[in-house]
This record gives sequence, structure tokens and C-alpha cells, in this order.
Amino acid sequence: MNEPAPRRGRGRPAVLTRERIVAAAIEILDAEGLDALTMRRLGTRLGVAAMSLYRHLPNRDAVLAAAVDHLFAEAVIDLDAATPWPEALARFADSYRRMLLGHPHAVPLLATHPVDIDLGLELLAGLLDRFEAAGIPRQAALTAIQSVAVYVLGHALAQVGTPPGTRPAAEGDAAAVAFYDQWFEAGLRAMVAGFERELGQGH
Amino acid sequence: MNEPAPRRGRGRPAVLTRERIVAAAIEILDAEGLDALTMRRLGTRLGVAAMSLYRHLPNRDAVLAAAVDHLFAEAVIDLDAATPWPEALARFADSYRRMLLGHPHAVPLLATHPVDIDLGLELLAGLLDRFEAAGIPRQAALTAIQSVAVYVLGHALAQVGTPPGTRPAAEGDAAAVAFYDQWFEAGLRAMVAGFERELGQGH
DNA sequence: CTATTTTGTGTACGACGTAAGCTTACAACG
DNA sequence: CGTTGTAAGCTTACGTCGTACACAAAATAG
Repeated sequence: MNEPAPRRGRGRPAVLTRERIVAAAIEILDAEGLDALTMRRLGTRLGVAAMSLYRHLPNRDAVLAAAVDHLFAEAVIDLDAATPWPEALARFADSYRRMLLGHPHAVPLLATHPVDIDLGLELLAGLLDRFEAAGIPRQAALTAIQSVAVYVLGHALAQVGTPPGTRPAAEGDAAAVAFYDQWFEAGLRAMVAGFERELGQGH
Repeated sequence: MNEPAPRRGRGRPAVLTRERIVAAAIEILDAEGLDALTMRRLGTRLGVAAMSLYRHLPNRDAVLAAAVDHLFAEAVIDLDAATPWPEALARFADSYRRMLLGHPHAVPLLATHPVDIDLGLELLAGLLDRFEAAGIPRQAALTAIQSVAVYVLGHALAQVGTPPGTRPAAEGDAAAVAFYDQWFEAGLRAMVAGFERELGQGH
């Protein structure tokens, strides 16, 4: 339906692209937050009327979903084929977390709009391979990966959802960041160690 | 500021209460979802004009925050003083998850609006005691508890955020429910086992 | 030049959150 | 009893949102 065949040539030339729209959406998100990401603002930023966006995406929610997919792609890592799965899993967690903290206003979005499932599997293929190489059944591998992913997302939600004025940050940001870093590491270590014990640590 | 002193007697008698409002909000949430929870609808359901609600709560967000606190209180458990902490932790996770799945439309809300911190600590006091009884430092206990809480929330987000038509549910709901149950158990077991190994399982 | 096709625009509608000022229904006091 | 004070609820109104619909503009194909 949308963006069907780019049958080039005919018709008024497009000043808008799905990609340009998504990029602008993420910029607004990062700069001003989710509430500021309105169709009108997005249009203004692209030098276009709000309604023009609807030629490329069916509604606001589709803009958000596209932004989610784009952001998730930022979290991919490439893994040396020699990396054992527990380390690969931890590296994925770090990378995912880094992406989330790099776009704090987008975290509630990622939490609410699950990434497209096929895209997700594609992006995680390299990680899945590390499990397969250790002879771990695909289902068990997916469980471990998803459990970690879910932990990382939940943790990021807690971190960005707590206005930095509140409790645990006695002083400035540095202390709060350290607090969350340590917490993150501890939970991640526990979970990975638990799976390691259950699945055998490879080869 | 709001609901200051219920200096009874004077003035027009109140047909509205904070509690009645919060209860109605949760009913709407459960029945029709977050988007349906508007001030006008909430007013209608209580037989009152939308603006009347503002006598009791400063704005819509306060309604949501109050609903969050109320829901979280549903998840408390009381623990036998003999329960070892790993079991207590797992029971908390189950209880928390049960509450979340009992209010699927509220899950994104819980994800976005962190529960009031003092209320949270109060509700978790019993659980914290189980760690203290095993001689585990408070900070380590909090890390473990919060890690589990964050995992549970993330998992619930994944479960309720995936429209049941999509991938893993080959048949109906039962299969999907079983899928998520098994995943949940596996991740939880891994994390609790990991903390057990790290903290010692309590003399 | 005309027809066709695609993209962007203008206008309009209904719903939202909520600010401001008004009305209503009580208790207290004379 | 009437008057007054006060808290609760109501009416109206404003600005903003997403988006349906009909139209204008800008290119190519014949």
C-alpha cells in the first residue's frame, strides 16, 4: 500500500522519503521527547505540511514503529566467530543498553512497540550462531537472548524513567550513572551465569 | 495541596474521592485500554463532569500515577519468616507477574511511571527482611530484587505488547501462554540461581 | 499540448487536557 | 430563621492533536 513501487519518472518528484521522515522523527525524539513528536512538528522540520507525511506512512503510529526498527538496528554488533556465547550475550546486552541510553526519550517507545519480529531475528542472527556453535538448541538460545533483552530494556526503563532528582543520586549525575552501571552489571552477570550453568558453557 | 485537610462538615459534600477516581480509572484501563482513559470518560463513568476531577487530582498524569501505586500494591505478598530469600524472591516475581498479566493494558503504564520510591520500599520490606536474615547487605539485596523486578516488567511488556496473532502462537491462546510461561520461568530461574551463587544462599 | 500519475496542500472535524469563573449545597453563626 | 463562608462540582472556552477529504502542482508519456 505505502511506498509500493518507486516506479520512477512519473508524477511529481518526491521531496519526502520514508528514511528522511524516520530520521527527522528520531531527531525530534532525542531533542524534545515523545510528546513533541507530532505530525505537524515533524512536517515543519521537513519543510512540509503535516498531511504530506501521510503519503509515506499511514499514521503516527507507523512513524513510531519505523523509528523503533531503525533504532534497534543501531544495537547490532558483529561477533567474531570465536566468541563463546556467554561473552557474546553480554556484549549484545551492552550494545543494546548503549543504544537505549543514547536515546533516552525513545526508551518508552521501544518498551511499548515491539520490534518487528523478523527484523529482530535477522539482527540477532550472529548472536544465535554463537549458541548454535555450542550445540545449544535454538529454542533455548532464544529464551536466553530474549530474557537478557527484556532485562536490559526493563533496566533502561528504570534508569531513564527516574527523574535524576530523585532518591539514589546524592550528587549530580556521575553518582547516579555509577549506581545504574553497577546494578546493570550485577543483574546481567547473574542472569548470564545462571544460563551458563543451565546450558553448559559451550563446546 | 490536593486533598489537604478533610475538614469535614463545611462546604458542599463530596461525591468524589481520590479512591473512587482511581478505582474507576483502573476499571476503564482494564476494560478499554490506556487511550480510553480520558478525563471526560472518567468523569462520565463517575457521573460527574470532567473538570470536577481536578478538585481531587492535579492532572491526568496524577491519575495515572495514582493508578500505578494502587496496582503495585496488589502485588505484595506476605512471607513466612522461615522462607529463604531465593524462594521469597521467586514468589515476589510470580506475584508481580500475576498482577501485571491481570491488568495487561496497565503494563505500559507501570513501565513508564515508576512506582513511588518510598511506597515501593515499604511494600518490599518483607522481602528485604528475608535477605537481611541471611546476612546479605541491603545494597546487594536491593540490586537483586530490582533486577528481578525489572526482568518481570520487561517480560510482561513483551507478552502483552505482542498482539496474540503474531508469531509464536501457532494455536489460540493456550500455546502462547505456555510459551511465555516457560520463557518466564527459565529467565527467572537463571537470574535467581545467578544471584544465589554470588550471594551465598543464606547460611 | 494534453492526459496521466504521483506528491504535496488547505481546510475542517471531533476529541483531548485543562484554565477561569460560576453555581450549588452544605455547616456555622447570628 | 436568614445570612455567610466554603468546599465541590459545572460550564464554557482555548489551543493542540490526529487525520479524512478534496484539491493543486509537478513531473513524464503520448
